[in-house]
Amino acid sequence: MSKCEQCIVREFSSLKALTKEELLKLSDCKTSHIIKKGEVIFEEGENVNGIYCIKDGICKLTKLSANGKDHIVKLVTKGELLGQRSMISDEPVNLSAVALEDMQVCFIPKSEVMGYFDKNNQFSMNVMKTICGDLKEADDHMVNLAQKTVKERLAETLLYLHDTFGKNNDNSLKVQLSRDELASMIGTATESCIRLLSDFNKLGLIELTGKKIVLKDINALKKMAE
Amino acid sequence: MSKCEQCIVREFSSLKALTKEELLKLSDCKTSHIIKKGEVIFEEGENVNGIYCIKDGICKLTKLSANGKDHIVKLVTKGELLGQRSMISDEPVNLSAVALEDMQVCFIPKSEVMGYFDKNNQFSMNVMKTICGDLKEADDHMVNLAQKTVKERLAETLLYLHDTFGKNNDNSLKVQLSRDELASMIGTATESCIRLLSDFNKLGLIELTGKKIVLKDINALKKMAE
DNA sequence: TATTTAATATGACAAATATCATATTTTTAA
DNA sequence: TTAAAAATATGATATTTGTCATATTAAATA
Repeated sequence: MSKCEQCIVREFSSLKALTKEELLKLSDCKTSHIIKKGEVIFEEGENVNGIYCIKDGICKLTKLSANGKDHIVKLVTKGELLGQRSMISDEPVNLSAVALEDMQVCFIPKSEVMGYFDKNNQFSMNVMKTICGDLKEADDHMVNLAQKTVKERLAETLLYLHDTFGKNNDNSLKVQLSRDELASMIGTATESCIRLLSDFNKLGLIELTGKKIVLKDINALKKMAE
Repeated sequence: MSKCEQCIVREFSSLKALTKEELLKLSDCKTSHIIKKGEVIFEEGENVNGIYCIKDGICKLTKLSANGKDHIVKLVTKGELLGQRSMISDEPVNLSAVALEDMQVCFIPKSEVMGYFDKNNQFSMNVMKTICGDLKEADDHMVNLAQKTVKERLAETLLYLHDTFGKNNDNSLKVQLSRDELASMIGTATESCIRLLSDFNKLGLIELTGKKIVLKDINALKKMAE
C-alpha cells in the first residue's frame, strides 16, 4: 500500500494540513482504486461514507434532472476531494461522479475524516474554504445559465476547459468531452451544441478534428463569452 | 443594547452552539441596525468584515450579470446569517443583499466570529453544514435553470415562496416580489414572467390582485413544475 | 474484416422566449 | 390633489433554441 506521506497530490487539497502522525494513520485506513474511463465512482442518492482523494485523472459530477437528462455540474481533477459536502451534511451524495479518463483515487472512511475535523482546525478551515469556493462558483454558474445565451455559454465553457485543464501537444483541449457531455455542461440540446461548434469552426474561432477541439482565436471567444 | 442571550432567532442559526460566555461577549461587540425595505445591506465586491444575523425581515441576494441585469440567487430570512462565505474565503462578498421588507439585523465583526471557529467545534460544524446546504441548493437550482422551461420554473418558484415563507390571512404569498424580481429569480424577461402569470391566472392556478398572488390550485402547480 | 451500433452532422420545422411598442394601472412625489 | 414616474399588461414580431428526420462518419464487436 502506497504511503500518503509521500503522495504529492495531498499538497493540493485540504489534506495538506494533516500532521505526520495523521498521515501515517491515514495510510493504513485508506484504500486505493483504479477507475476506468466511463466507470462510476458513486451515484446520486448513494451513501458514500467517506471521501475520495483524486490522485490522477478527471471526472464529471452530474445530476439527473426531472426530464431524465444529466446535467454536468462540475469537473473535478487530480488533487481535489470528492464527497465532502455529503459527508458533512450527513446525507446521501446529491451528484454522481463518473470518470472522464482513467483515474487513480483513494477512499478515506468517514470515521477517519471526522476525527480531523475535531482535532485539526486548519484542516476544517481548508475544507470550509474549498466548499465556499464551490458555492461561489455555483452562484456564478447559476447566473450564467439564467442570463447568457447558449452561444455565450459555449464560448465560455471552451475557454474554461482551456484555462483549467490545458492542452495537448497538438494544441487540442486536454479534456475530451463528447458533444453530448459538452451540451449537458452548458445546458442545451446536443444538436444545438453541435451546430454552434460547426458555426464556431466556420468562423475560424475553433478547429474541429474528430473529437479534438483546438481554440484558434481566444480573444474572439472571450469577446463572444462577454 | 439588546442581549444576544435572550434573542430567540439565535436558536435558528449556527450561533445556537455558542456558550453563555460567548453570548455575553457577543452582546458587547455586535451592533444592531434597522434596514428599510429597498435598502442595501451590502453590495457585490464590498469588504464586509463580519456577518449579519437577521433578527427580522427578508432580503434578496443578487448578482449582477454581464448584460447588466440582476439575478436573484437566494432569499434569506429571519434566523439566518449573511456573509459567511465571504468571511471564510477572506474575499469581498460575491452577492449584494437588499431588503425586501423592513428588517432588523445585527452585525458581528469578523474578529469575534473567527474566534468561535478556533474554540467552538460545534459552531464550525453548524456553519459548515449551512454552507453545504446552500451548495446543494445551488446545484439543484443550476440544474433547474439548465433543464426546465420558464413555465416550470415559475410554477416551482411560486410553490417555493408559498412553502418557505407562507401566506397572509387573505391567502396571498407573504413575500411580495415585483414582477421584475420574480422574473430575475426564475431567470427570464419581465414580460415573459408577466405573461405566464396572466396565463396561470386565466387557467385558475393562481389569483392576481395587484401585487398579491394567491395560489389556488397547488396540485396543478406541482404537476406543472414536474 | 464485416456488421452493428453509437456519435456526429445538418436540414426542416416547431416551440419557447425575448424584444419592441404601446396601453393601462399603480405608485411616488411635487 | 395632480403631474410625473414607475410598474404592470398585452399585442406583434423577431430571435433563439429544441425536436424530429435523416445522412454521414467513427467506433465497437462479432
